[in-house]
Amino acid sequence: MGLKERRERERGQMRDRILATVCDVARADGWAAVTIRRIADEIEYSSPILYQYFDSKDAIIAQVRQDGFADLFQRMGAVPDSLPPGRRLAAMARENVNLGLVRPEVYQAMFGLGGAQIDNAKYPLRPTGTLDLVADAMRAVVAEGGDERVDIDNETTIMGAALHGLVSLYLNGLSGLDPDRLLGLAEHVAEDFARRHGVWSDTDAPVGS
Amino acid sequence: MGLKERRERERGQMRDRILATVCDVARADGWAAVTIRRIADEIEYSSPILYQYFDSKDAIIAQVRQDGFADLFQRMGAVPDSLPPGRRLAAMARENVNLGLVRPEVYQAMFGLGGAQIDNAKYPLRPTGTLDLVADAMRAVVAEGGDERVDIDNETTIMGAALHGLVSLYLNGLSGLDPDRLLGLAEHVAEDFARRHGVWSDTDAPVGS
DNA sequence: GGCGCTGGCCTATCGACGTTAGATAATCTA
DNA sequence: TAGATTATCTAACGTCGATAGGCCAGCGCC
Repeated sequence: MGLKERRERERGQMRDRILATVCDVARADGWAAVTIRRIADEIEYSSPILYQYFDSKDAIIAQVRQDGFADLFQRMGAVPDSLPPGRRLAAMARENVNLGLVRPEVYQAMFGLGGAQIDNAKYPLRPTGTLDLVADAMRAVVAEGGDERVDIDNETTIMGAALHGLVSLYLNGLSGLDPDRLLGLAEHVAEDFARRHGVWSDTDAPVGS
Repeated sequence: MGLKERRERERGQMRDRILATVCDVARADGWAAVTIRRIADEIEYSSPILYQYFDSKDAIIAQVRQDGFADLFQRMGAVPDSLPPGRRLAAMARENVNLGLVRPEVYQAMFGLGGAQIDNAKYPLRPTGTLDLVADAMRAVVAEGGDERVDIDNETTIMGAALHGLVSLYLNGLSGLDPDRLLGLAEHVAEDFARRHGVWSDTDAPVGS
């Protein structure tokens, strides 16, 4: 009997529907507009129903955050290995910032922006290895350039911080940048690293397309 | 008659007391714990009193934010001109990050972290010129080094983003850094710029006295 | 000195929030 | 078909930000 399976499948569908609705509302009207009652209205159920699928409102946001990190990991992993190391790193930087552009509400949930803060201790984040991807790409750049004295740990932290800072300030309306310049600066950050510690050729095939 | 003056002075003192209490509570228990009733309790008044001094809860947070930017401007302006350009830039970077360490709740209000988000359109931020200070310090570095092709606008944006990203990730518990390494990386970012575009001497007098 | 007014402060209250309890109806098991 | 399980609802609780209306001390004026 596939009864249990059907129940579980429907349960999963309902969870997905809730998560999608939360993102829709957050993107349209901001995280302050994401209330249990509003979400219940949107999916045409009464509000207590949500507690059959999530423990709390924070648990929902925590799930959006976790899914967001998984999404970022996937986008970064999808950057083709075939690119020259510098271009590859730049493409990863671009993906990072691009997530903030195409899914701002998810990015906000991931990094506690826009009033989407949740308790880190209560809903711990499972690591996704995104930073490892960046570190590997950086090592490839450095290997090509032959600079031995680079502290990859420090450099990934700084580059990650620079990219996140760009998006964070952009989403807060504090950077005055438009999306194109934002993406350009993201690549600039990666290219600078490549120029400093590895190899950079302006004649490499461009990233986009 | 100094009556009106006294009234205004007392009003200002009450405003300051409210702002200080808000920061105390936010630092101790997080911005989620900052409620009108809680603040009223702490200052031993009834809650509606707060609306005699601020239009709304958001107006209070907006004031904390504005004061925070003024504080940052002052801290950066206090970096002595006498330092060599590279050291000066590094000291500014350090001050930026240090604000996030010594006044995390203010930093959160400034950049919409920790659930302290406020509506930018409703409570617009008056610019404080902090970025100009950084730009000037950068120009001094570049002038010394003689590199003409540096886009100061881009570089201040990137450096500002890197520093902010470091603090943002740190305050979110996403960086795994301790305060000392955080400050070290902040200086590292500035030193990298100096090494790249200007002059850096490891024998310069260290920043921290 | 007594009267009216202003301003500071209070209690009571509103609608919306997250969340829980308890009842009802639909569905599955045996 | 009887009993158990599940899905869903309405009603409610305590807390939130914010408002309304009343009380009362201190001030200016006659």
